[in-house]
Amino acid sequence: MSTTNFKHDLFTQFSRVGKAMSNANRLELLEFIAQGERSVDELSKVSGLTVANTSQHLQQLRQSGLIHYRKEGLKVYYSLSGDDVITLLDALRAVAENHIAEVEKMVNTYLTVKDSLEPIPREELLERARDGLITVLDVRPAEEYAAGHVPGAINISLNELEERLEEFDEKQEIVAYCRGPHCVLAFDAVAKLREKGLKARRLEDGYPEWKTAGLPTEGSS
Amino acid sequence: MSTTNFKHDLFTQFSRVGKAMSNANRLELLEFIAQGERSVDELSKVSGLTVANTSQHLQQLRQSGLIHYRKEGLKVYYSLSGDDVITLLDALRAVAENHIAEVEKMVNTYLTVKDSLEPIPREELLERARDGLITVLDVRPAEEYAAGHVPGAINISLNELEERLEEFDEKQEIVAYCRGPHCVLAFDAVAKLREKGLKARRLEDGYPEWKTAGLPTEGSS
DNA sequence: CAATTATTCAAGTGATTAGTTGAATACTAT
DNA sequence: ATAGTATTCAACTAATCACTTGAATAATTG
Repeated sequence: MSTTNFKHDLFTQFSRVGKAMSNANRLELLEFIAQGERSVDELSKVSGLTVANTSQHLQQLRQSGLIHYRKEGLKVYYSLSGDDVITLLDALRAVAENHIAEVEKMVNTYLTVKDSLEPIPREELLERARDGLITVLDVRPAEEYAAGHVPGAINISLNELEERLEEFDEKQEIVAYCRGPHCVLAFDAVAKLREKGLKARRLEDGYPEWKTAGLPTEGSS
Repeated sequence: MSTTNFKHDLFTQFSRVGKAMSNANRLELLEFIAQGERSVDELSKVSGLTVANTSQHLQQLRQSGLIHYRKEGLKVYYSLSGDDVITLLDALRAVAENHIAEVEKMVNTYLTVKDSLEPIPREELLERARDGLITVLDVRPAEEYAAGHVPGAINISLNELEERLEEFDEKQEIVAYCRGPHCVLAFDAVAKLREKGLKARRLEDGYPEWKTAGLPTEGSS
């Protein structure tokens, strides 16, 4: 039993986690699961993968320790196995953003001028929401909102936004958030609101990070 | 240009980083590079891979943004592209340790009774070293020590340890560290020192984490 | 300018991976 | 029981991966 073998075996175990994150579809599934517990067919629908394929990816994620599952009646529900997984995903994102030139380019070009959508940090949001200075907007689908959200946030999905503009107080700044730091829903919402002459900004990251930071939440989760 | 395509492209970029970490040999190379700049043939020797194979892995790591390279004369030197990579590696380790049962089992069985080797946190080490209460022992190879180490640490590699026991003050506790939280050198050193009746403990993690935490270092790096 | 050294490139092999399709299992409701 | 639903399993294909081998680039030295 050489020391080198032990080391290599340990790295082999670590590499299982890396392998789980080596596929775009699995990362997308992870982002959905990070919002809260999800069943296989929910995940299949939202990711656009076949059910069988989704199931297989989920099993890989499970074997690498990233997610847990719970069976209830007919359905199987998957959830993150811990907050350290969110930390890991954010670290992955950070490295990609800082060191892969293409990512920065993509984020900048697609999300129009990044600076004009300057995000607001979590703590600042909490403080100013407490003072009643801002309206917090959750642009995720209703089910994700129901499973848990930032206290006091109102839920309007992106396609409803246009019709429900009169619900906003024109004098108040709106802060939008969705699934994660790169979730386009929040970017699109901010762009749309600004188009209509409202003051809007984006939360620096998404609901999973908010929850992981230990900040208060509201909802059934 | 649909929003979904953007999202998928972004995840595809993130998955490149995951893929880079999906192989045990690449993770091992990363741990070596985390100690400081290394040339291809140093890495080849220390990892036991052929030079061509090592070179190919290094290029994958480079393309995924994890490492940088610098050419100087005949040699090409690789180094981590930032401290966020160490954060990422530690997050990966943490997830594997917390959620893959086999990892915990391996660590516990190989490294004998884990509790009896209770590690000392970084801040505590710094404080007590300042007060002159402990001897800090760096068990990494001399070259790694030379590239940077914890202030005041003495460098004795594992195979020299036996012969140089008289250098230690029997009344002082010894704190050993090496490359990372799971680097076996520090475990082995502690075991050996205790065998000889000396008081020895292990630093909670390794040199890269120490450096990343912004704590003072000594040496040419 | 030839010989040496460090690294990379290119081509090939066997193993693994993502995805499809269709059948098998497991639970629920009638 | 029977039919229906949610999930997983099994078999297959095309693509990708790790690794080897041998040749091709560069930079350095005599």
